[in-house]
Amino acid sequence: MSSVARVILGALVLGPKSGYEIKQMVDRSTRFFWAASYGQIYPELRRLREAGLVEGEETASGGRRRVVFSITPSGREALHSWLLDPETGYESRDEGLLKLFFADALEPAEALALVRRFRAQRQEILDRLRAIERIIPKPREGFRSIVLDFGIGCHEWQVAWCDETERRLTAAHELAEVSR
Amino acid sequence: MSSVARVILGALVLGPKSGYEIKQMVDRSTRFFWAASYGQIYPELRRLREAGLVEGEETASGGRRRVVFSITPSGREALHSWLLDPETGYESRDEGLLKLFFADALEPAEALALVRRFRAQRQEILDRLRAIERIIPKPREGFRSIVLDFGIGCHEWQVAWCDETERRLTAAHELAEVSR
DNA sequence: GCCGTCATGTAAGCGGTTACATGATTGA
DNA sequence: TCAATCATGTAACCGCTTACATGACGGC
Repeated sequence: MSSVARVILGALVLGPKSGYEIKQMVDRSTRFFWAASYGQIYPELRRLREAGLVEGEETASGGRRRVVFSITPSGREALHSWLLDPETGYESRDEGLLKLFFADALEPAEALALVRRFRAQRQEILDRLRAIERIIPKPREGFRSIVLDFGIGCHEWQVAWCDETERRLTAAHELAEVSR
Repeated sequence: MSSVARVILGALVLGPKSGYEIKQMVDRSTRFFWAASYGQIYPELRRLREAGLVEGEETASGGRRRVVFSITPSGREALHSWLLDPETGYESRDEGLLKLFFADALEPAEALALVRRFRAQRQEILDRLRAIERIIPKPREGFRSIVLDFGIGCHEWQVAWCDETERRLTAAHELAEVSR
């Protein structure tokens, strides 16, 4: 099962959706740890339909055609067996960390600016996650809220780490200034 | 400048290396936030050489040929301008989080197992990062140690979050058992 | 009338992985 | 002598992004 298929089946288990709606949901939620584009979603939806994992119902409202997909029992089964499969990938491509890793090649002031930009990036994501949290009705339950909680907490930790690192770097920098 | 080029130039600024050695260094360090394969490194090394960003010296020791690359002044410049460029990407593809996100489709006991596997995965990375930390001589300085510190701290936070989440889930589960 | 959103798709191209091919050297 | 490691590369393939194409509907 392809990676898009997982996202699609996962989205459909929460209720029937069109390809467009799936993309919207992904952009509002899983995008933070798993993105998907139209170029993946539509062809995969077709393949999943042919494989019998989803069903599509043409619901043209007026002249506008629209296909709403539902997950089938075998689709649920496929999702379930993926969820239980212990083999789980984890790869990150974090350009901010890569820059930080090579920051010894910079002047202290430039490196400090790098840390600040890194912080700003995490803060921005944190803000967006908090905005999502605000629109979720209480009481918050279920794993979607749990994952949101993870995202918020993890990014809070990262912002705090940046602050601490910045503090240490400025202290070291000032020390060097004085001894000059 | 391609993403592999950044890794290569960053590796070479720490000292001349062969393609093989670059790959080794990547696998031991940046792999955690930026991987690179031979299929990327060798062709890119050639392009960088043609562009004048690196220099290659044939140092055949015995019958074994070996090309050691060094970064040139224009290579340093390119690396520097990339480091200062505020445009910095950040994307993660975390299958563990994706599974957790859809875990409402599982039985409570299955979901709990999922959280435990998620924890184990983070713990494994944490162990590997700590192993790296142990072999780094003290005093630890420079941004490579700072980034390692980030990785360790971030994964510690994640493991702790898993423990807390597991605790909450078992508590809720037991409550449901009792009320049955 | 036009802009924004809803809605469905396709094609080109890129970045990256995987598998394979080759061969020398070292040490058990 | 045989396995592991050193060392350099290539070719096929795959997943994904980007850009593009099309067109209906609703509101200003």
